[in-house]
Amino acid sequence: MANTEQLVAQRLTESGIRYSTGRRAVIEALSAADGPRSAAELHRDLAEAVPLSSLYRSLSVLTDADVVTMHHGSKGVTRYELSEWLTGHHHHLVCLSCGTVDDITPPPDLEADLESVVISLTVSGRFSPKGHALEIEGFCSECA
Amino acid sequence: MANTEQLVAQRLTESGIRYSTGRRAVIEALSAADGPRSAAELHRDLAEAVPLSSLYRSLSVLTDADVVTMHHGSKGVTRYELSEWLTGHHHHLVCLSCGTVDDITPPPDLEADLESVVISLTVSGRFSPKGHALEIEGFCSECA
DNA sequence: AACGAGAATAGGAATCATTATCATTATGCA
DNA sequence: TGCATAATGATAATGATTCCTATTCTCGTT
Repeated sequence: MANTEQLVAQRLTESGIRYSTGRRAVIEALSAADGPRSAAELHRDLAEAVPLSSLYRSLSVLTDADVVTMHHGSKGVTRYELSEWLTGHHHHLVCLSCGTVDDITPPPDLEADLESVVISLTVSGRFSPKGHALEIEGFCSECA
Repeated sequence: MANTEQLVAQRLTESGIRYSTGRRAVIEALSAADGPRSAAELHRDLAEAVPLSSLYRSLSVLTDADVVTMHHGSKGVTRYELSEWLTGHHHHLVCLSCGTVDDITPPPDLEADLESVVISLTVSGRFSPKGHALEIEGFCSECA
């Protein structure tokens, strides 16, 4: 997706944030991933290009700019992925064994079902929903 | 729920694990809570009764025995609550502002809808689902 | 093209939650 | 009662993440 690059560049420019090479490397690594990645995993890929402290700072900046979204996974590690306005709305398959998280995008009819459940659950009015996340926990093909 | 006590005692005995006073204190604190609590929060309540290191070990033992379930929340803190076979299956309303997590139990028809969505999403067979968690993100009545 | 102000980086130190260690104490059973 | 084992608690260690500070880079201005 060369398109992602442009959208990110535009968003950062609007926010007065520079799209430096380090940050570009982070965005590229996240674009290449098929699910949320931890800082450690990203650092493994980017090792020389981006030192760990800079990686964390870049993720923080990108998260503030809403280009990247953080998720909280097992063993206290935080995982990051491109925000849904870049990737499209999706849910997660979480492996109970190895902790890997993969994205899954439901077909429109299932997504509609989910949304109607969310709405039904919050009609009472005490809580105003802004979004939802379905996490399906189980075992990935590797850990079967 | 004096009943919880007995169920927990039974489960631990079956597993050959002692239901010590420290562990009992942890279970009581979790029973009294109306949502998932972090180790730090629990320690605030139990301060003198259970030192932090013992608290963590108790939570670990109880989690292994499947009496307690851990959830991963914001800022790398883990929250613990009684497992669903003690509390009933439920989902979470997560406030984007204050971070509070409330339990919500869907009526049977909505829960059935959820389950059928999960099954439809995983029929391809690459991933074997063991459970699911729906998190509805939004703003609680306090933070409106 | 050089300048200067603010932004960004690198690397290490510091912090926070959590886990491991180990000597001591308590428990249940023969 | 006495022993084998489980549990405890104080402390040290770990690991992820954040903070700090000096240096480097970028961009707009001249």
